[in-house]
Amino acid sequence: MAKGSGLSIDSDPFGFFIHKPTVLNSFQVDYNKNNHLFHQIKIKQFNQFPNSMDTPPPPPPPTTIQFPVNLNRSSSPAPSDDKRKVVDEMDFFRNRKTSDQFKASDDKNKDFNDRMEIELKVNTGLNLLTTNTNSDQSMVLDDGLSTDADQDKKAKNELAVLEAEFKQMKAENRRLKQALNQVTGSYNALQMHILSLMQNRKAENIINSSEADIGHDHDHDERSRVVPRQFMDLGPASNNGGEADEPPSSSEERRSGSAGKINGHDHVGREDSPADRDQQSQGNWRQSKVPRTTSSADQSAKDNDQTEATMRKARVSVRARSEAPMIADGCQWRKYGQKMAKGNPCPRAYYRCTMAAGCPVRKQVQRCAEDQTILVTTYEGNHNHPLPPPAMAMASTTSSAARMLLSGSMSSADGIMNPNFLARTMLPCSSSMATISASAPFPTVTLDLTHSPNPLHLQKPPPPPPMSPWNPSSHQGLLPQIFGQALYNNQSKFSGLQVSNVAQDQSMVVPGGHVNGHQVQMQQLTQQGSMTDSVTAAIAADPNFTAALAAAISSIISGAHPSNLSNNAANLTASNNDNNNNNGSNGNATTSNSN
DNA sequence: CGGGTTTGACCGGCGC
DNA sequence: GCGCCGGTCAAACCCG
Repeated sequence: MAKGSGLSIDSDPFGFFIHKPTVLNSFQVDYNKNNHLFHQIKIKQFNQFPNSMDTPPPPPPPTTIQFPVNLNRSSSPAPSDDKRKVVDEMDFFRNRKTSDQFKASDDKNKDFNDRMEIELKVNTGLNLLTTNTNSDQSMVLDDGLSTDADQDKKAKNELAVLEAEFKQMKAENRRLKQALNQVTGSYNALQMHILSLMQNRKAENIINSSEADIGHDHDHDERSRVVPRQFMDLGPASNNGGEADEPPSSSEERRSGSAGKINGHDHVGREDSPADRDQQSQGNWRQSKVPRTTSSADQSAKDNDQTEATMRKARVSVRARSEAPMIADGCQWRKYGQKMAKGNPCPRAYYRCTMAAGCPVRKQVQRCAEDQTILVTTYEGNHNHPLPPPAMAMASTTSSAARMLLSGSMSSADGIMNPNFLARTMLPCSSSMATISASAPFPTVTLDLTHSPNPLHLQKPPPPPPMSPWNPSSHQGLLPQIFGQALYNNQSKFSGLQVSNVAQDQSMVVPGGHVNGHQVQMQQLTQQGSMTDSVTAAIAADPNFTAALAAAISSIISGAHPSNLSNNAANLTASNNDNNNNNGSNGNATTSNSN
């Protein structure tokens, strides 16, 4: 607001300064010919009265302004003006004394006031003459002689004003650029958030149906219970006795020494680094403290450690077109490093989340080598602090993607982190949107938004839905059916993916890929049109989704003001959190998806 | 002056 | 063991 005030005043589109402005200079100003100077003066005036919108300053005298303050200042020498000394404060104080003497008489007081007024006026005129600079004097006194000097001064003023205007234009251009970048980034975040919402909604349905239909499959059932619990624990588990259980980022884990022993007490290596100390002091990431309530009694502690280590290494990469140095995801980041990566002329920047002390979330930003308009942002870790709704959009999406990735890889019985595991998943209505790569060193899911379809790009008005597809009480809703149909057929082949929200959506089409060693048939969805219709219907039917959408859009429009959106987001999270164990904690922002 | 950025140094993993 | 590479640190610097 404050940043843009100068611009709005400068342009003055509403004519707030349509009145003749105050002229601080004593020389005449041609308002028609000196528009730049006019603007400058207006800005100065506005700065003097920051609340001038409400209480505009009174219209000044036409050409000159009086300086009564000079009446009290005898220190300013006016050698050329003897009269001024006489009329100056000497007279003023002498008259005050006399006014005291004449206190009893109102008439004489009135005479004194009149005298003062007269003297003020008189003195003002003299003061203007004596305190002006030479150049100003020349403009006033030497009115007829104002020649080249005057022209030069005007030119100089004009030049200065032009420079100021140029700077302002540059600043405005910068602001507009930032706004555009923010809108672009927010658009991407919103897009991903919508995807996440859709995915989580469908996941809810799938889980329920799978438990009912495939529940007899003991192995599958066990996975479906174990894996989601683990990934629900990805968050800081602030509900867990008030002790945040944020898993450290992969880097933290690497720095802590032996992989997989982070839940123990044998932190080795560079654990004395400030970041580690911060995290330890905050008691973060101790995922092992989450009580085990599942039926995975056969899972050894070793497996658990392995799982945790893998989770910490999970990364979510987002590809989006952006001219900005990094996409606006709503979080606050601090750059802590930059490296030239091999095979890419563009440097890779390393950022750390600074929204909370000790937040383990980090991200890497690098432009694509092939297409430098594509910005690749890789997220790692989970936030251990509340997130504003604008940040929750991206965080929940990336978290969902991470859970998908981890659930798909870790639940695999035939090899965690299989380097050959590569599942290329596609949205039914688009080209490739998500790529899951669990290849070493880090399992990474890439969300490609560079040529992504707009989920809200609706092809035709939808027919009124027979029932709300998003209604939690109606798990046989339209959209979950559509989402789930293809997946359901392959569900048994996606070992572990049945609890992965994103995977359930985006891995419906796996072109001949091997997922966890199982051959997955390529399956083309024929309900593409139905899906877009269903999305539309869902938006119209479900108030939570609509609220979330409105909140996200509002966040973009309002410049991401969290206070306006927290309610919507909180309601959305709370109302849709019933199928995971995130408990809707704000600290679980990255893992508590707004289903 | 505090917070963010820059940038060279450093560390650990990995392959040869 | 050595070099490469990714990732991080931290002092210097910048900026509002």
